[in-house]
Amino acid sequence: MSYSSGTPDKKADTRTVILNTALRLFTQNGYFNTSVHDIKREAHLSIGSIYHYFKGKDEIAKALYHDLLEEMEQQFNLIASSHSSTHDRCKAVVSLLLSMTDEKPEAMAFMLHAKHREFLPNETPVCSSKPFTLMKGMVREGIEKGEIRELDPLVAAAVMFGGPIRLIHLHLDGIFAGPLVRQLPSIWDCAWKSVSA
Amino acid sequence: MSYSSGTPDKKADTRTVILNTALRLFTQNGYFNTSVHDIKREAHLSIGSIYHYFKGKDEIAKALYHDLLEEMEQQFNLIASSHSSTHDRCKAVVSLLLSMTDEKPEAMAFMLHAKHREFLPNETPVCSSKPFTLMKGMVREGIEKGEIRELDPLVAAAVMFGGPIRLIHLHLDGIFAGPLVRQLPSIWDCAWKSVSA
DNA sequence: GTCTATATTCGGATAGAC
DNA sequence: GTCTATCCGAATATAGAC
Repeated sequence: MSYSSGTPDKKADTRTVILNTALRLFTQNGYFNTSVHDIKREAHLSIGSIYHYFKGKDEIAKALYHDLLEEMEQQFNLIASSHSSTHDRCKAVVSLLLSMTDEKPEAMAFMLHAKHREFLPNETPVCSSKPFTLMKGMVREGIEKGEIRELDPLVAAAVMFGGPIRLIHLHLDGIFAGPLVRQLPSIWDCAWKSVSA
Repeated sequence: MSYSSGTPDKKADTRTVILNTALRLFTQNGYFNTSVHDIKREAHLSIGSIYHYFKGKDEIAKALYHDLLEEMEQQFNLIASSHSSTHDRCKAVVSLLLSMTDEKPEAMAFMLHAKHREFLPNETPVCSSKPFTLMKGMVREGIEKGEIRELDPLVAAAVMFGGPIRLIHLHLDGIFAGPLVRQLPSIWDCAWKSVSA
């Protein structure tokens, strides 16, 4: 858990506690069904303390959103630099998405459920965010290199990552059980078959 | 437009006006950013009139949800009865999803964005609803018949419909332009390749 | 069945002591 | 930097005339 921006978390500092609590409540009950009073209660803090760290409820959501996206972007860059073929890169991305869902389901739910437009109207939606742009870029490059069939890059990205993302949604909604990483072989097989040249 | 439950819509009755207006505002600004006063204003009605037809804001959302799901279920049943092979059925479903998005984007957005859990906590989520169950059933049958590879039915359904659904999301978020039906050939080709035996 | 006016609750945000 | 008490606006919902 690394929400602390400047200070090293010797122990869990207040800011981090607030963010973790908010993340849990936001994904559990939704942003609008979560009041600052709820966060206060669950985090064992006072209202004043929360407003000392954040200007308002939306600032908490914004901070969460940015922190999580940035963390994801770093992982994506790592993947891009440690694999050469489009096949390997995209497979690593799918693997990352599945394992992140297993390890930090709330974080994934928060980013994916894409309700952001509803309560963060001024933020760029997930689909236009850095990680997603990187995914699209990988696919485009794969088309140029001939690894992937000639398709609209967006369409190709949608079909390749759409399956895994759909499974993640099903898992987060409680429909599909079990650790998702176990499904990597079969689902990646399907995903790659759908677009490979 | 067929939201009227009992009465034939000689002209647009008040109930229908309310539902149409609410649907537009809910998808445009979100459920929680839409007040009953907003609906009142946009529908050129009075608060009292709205509360005469619905017990509260959540009842409006619930009515919308049920009406839209039922409409979709009927279409799905029609498809199931007019096609025999799994291939044709599933392709027809994808085609339907794409054309529905083109024709009634707000309706699709309302159902898909799956924020329902946030404001309709007691309703079954889309993924467990009738239409989705039917989709899953089609896939399972396809596996038994040998048209589709041996896979977990849920996984197979996720990869086959995940691509199209992802593209729909991208379209509704303004990332992917143009009529979606035009993409049917290419996206269905991909989808079927991913799971066909 | 449609309207206006009003009641009531709730939640975001602030003030200011410690 | 943490707390309590409080304010204020907004939004749901109701009452009751027409």
